[in-house]
Amino acid sequence: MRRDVFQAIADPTRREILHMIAHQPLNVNSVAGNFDVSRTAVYKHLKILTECGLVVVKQQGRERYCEAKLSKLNEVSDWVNQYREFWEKKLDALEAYLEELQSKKKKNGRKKRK
Amino acid sequence: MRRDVFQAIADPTRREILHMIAHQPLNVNSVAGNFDVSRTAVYKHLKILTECGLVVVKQQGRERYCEAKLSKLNEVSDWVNQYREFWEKKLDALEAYLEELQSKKKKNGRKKRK
DNA sequence: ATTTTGTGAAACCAAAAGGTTTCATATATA
DNA sequence: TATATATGAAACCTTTTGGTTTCACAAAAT
Repeated sequence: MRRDVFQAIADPTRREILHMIAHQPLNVNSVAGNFDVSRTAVYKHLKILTECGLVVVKQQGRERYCEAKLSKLNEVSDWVNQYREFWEKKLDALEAYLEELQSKKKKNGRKKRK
Repeated sequence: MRRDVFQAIADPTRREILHMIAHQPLNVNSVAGNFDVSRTAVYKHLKILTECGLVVVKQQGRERYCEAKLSKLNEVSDWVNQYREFWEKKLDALEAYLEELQSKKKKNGRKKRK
């Protein structure tokens, strides 16, 4: 099975879980308590998150605390960023074009639409 | 069916497709030509990418050119960025800790491990 | 010592994902 | 006009997902 960060964050429930434990680690039951799906289902999501390194689990007595490893999201932002410059350039071009239209409008004076 | 950017970029083939058309639009067959899966399969991927706004298709005669709308990836980087400051803070803390260790080491002089 | 509590694992299920082959159709081209 | 090309759609199939219920078991609490 594929188990990378992209696939892990594709599921909205898993994104919610990440959000929930972003600020402080929580044990499995605490996480599960905040969802309407079963604990077992949440457990499986946590497993997937763990398998791709977005979460690490620390045993403490009989409880297991799940901690978010948000720096793993670097993989995602790196991927996005390789295109950022690119699309921003395009947006700049669009902006320039709109400005050009704007100045033409001024020259011609405002025209009513339709 | 869920059809958001996160789900769309979860599939490696779709990420490849995006990469392929990032620089210039390509028609469906050209895109499909670069994969070992069938044209129909690629077509389906393109459909998913289109449905979530990452690709727009422009008809030109009998061909349909697929253009990447990379700015849609903003949704992803926005999501990641809400955590960035957070994990960077943690990394800073780690760095500080390591530096602290380092300076202690210097004070005590180098010790052999084991 | 018993009972609760926190968790993992197994068996099972329906739906979605990703793929294939085949057929239909509109547009170019010889 | 007849043929080749670009694409969309349908039917079908297997694997993966996301979920459930049930059972097992170790650690805490009574």
